[in-house]
Amino acid sequence: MSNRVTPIREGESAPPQAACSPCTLDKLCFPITLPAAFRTLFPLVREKRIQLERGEFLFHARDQQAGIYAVKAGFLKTCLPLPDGQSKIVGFHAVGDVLGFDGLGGGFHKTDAIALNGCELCVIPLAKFEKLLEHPAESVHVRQLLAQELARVEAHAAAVGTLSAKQLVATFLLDMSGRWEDRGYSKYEFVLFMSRKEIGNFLGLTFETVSRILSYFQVQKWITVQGKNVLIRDLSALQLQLTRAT
Amino acid sequence: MSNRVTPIREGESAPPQAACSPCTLDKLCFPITLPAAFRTLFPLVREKRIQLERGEFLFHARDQQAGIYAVKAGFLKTCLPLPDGQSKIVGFHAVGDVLGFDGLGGGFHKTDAIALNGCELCVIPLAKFEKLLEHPAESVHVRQLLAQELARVEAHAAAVGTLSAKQLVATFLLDMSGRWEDRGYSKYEFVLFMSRKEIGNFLGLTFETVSRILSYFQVQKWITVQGKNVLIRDLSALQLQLTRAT
DNA sequence: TCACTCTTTTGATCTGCGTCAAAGCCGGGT
DNA sequence: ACCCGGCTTTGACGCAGATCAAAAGAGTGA
Repeated sequence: MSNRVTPIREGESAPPQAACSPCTLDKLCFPITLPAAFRTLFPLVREKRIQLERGEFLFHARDQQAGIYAVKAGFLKTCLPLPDGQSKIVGFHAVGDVLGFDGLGGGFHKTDAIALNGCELCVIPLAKFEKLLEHPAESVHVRQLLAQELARVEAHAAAVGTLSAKQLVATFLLDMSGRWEDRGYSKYEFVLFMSRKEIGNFLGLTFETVSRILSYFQVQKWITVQGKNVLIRDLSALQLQLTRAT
Repeated sequence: MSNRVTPIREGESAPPQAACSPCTLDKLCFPITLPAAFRTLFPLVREKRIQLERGEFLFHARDQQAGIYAVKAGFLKTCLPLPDGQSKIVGFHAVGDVLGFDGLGGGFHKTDAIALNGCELCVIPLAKFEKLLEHPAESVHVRQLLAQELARVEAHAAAVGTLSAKQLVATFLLDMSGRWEDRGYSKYEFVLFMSRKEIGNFLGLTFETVSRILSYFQVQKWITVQGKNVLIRDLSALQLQLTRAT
């Protein structure tokens, strides 16, 4: 599934007059308080759309960075290749997330980005991105996104190195819940687009352990799981897991 | 040791005519190819020095961010507070490293920064830092530093969630070795400024395990350890550990 | 619709590392 | 110089989670 070559099919270029403003992701992609004068640049920015099917690569590790990508629909994972040939999932990305920053230090990507289902992405070609950054508000915004991503990964590294398996899975569910809530969906009911194996890879656990713990949470009546569908029945019980010991 | 309050003693302000150029850290702190026109700003930037003793805080988590710091001498750790009251080391920082970026997303620090021995740091107050960023070359450089830090933390998260204890300790030693080599010191002989407990905290292991594995490496004649002094006797044996299974 | 494959669940067993314990070491303060 | 508290080493033991195994879903293509 994940060693397929990338036949990127580009969607039709967005007509220049179609600004990002009508897009519901506007506030996620760019600072809200952008001066009106600068908005004229917007139509030039979102140049192309990319569509990906499940398993296709948005970019490969060691690829020359071609641009910055905003997820318009779908769900992706980014994977860091390891010295032993394995590969480790370092992040999942949903609607409104921005991908490709891992190329900014050095010009080439350090991770693979792979679609977990049908995806549509806005592309900001690197040259346009750099032009954007000439505006201080954009520059600050991008620095903030980078710093927030850094904080997210630090928190994840801390969790993986400290928490028990049950705590990790609880953290994972709460994180997913929060992400969907941020996007205006229910924080109690959502779909896991990744497999148990991918959850395990991300958390540093085996897929058997992930499966067992999801079953355990279900027996405790804290959640209901049916395949990739999750219903959270007792959010605070999950949160309590993080404070208490195993 | 680590709950002392910070009595920051500021060194004398650098005289304005003293630019950063004579400083050997110049190339680490700022891009080498900075236009001459911009160099006039330099004397304004490095405004103060801070000196810290072992155990003192450079900044606390949740502190308002006051500036960006460059390590001129000494060794620090950054620690992320965890929900259960514990705290997790997310990085070690040596001469030439830049600290404080964790405040850029949101304006307040997410980590504690604590000196592991006597430290001297250059301070770039936040206002000056933002002035610096108006220059595109600086802005690009800071983005690169952020992206590189992001890559470092992602690699660490991947390692902590994947590797065995022996592989983690080997990785840690190789990482330290590489850092000292980058700074012009021997990659074979160096001092660990942190305790076994701190190494364990950083790697997600107990200090007993760290101690046992260092002893094991010594029995294999791959290293010699005497307290905090390390001599690497077989670098490639350590590197081999990372490829092979445990 | 049926085969085929991949994913998921659940059980049984094994083991690396954590936990508990005790003794030696080192550094810093008086 | 001495004492004291924290750091380090090493041993014995137990457990959380990995590994091995097998069978039951779930998704896909012909």
